[in-house]
Amino acid sequence: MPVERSVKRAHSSTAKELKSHSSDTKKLAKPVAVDEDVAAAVHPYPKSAKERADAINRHTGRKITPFQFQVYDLCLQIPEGQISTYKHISDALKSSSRAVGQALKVNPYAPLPVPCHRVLDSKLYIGGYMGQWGEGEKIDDKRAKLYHEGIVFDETDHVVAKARNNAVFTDFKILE
DNA sequence: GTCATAACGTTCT
DNA sequence: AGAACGTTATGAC
Repeated sequence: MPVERSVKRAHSSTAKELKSHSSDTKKLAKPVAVDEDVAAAVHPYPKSAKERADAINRHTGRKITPFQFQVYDLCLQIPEGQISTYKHISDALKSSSRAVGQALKVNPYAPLPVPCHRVLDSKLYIGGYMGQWGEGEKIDDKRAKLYHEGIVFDETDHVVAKARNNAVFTDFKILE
């Protein structure tokens, strides 16, 4: 279900999609594109220390710090259809929630591969997105993205009570 | 529930 | 050294 939505959004830019169109005119194979495929087509995410050493943030023009990569690495683990919080990430990193927020604010890999729109504040208030906090066009975008992933907000922009139990992702793997 | 405020870690002047 | 930040905990109403 979520997979099909991903495919539709990435329709014009996903290699697998294009290939299946050109080589399979009659019956279309089942779509297989998922987050990672779309992500690779949008913003390549450096994995090795070597690549990261001189990675530049295309928004700020500055070098992406090791801490920022730690935050992005964890954010990367939040599956579609789930959410997490600044606090959960900072706990896993033994850092602070503000530091995490500051790193996410300048996330150059948004919305994919690093889905920072899935990170909310500790009370599951919608929080911020792309430098905005609380409300604005960017927040509307964040809410819409999450809605498409099955996360619904109430009139005060908190995640609806029904979803609170099973949607919060906390099982971060600490790499290093 | 609201509001004020101190404390937090990281990053930039 | 000081300020800014997509935060949080606490305490007072």
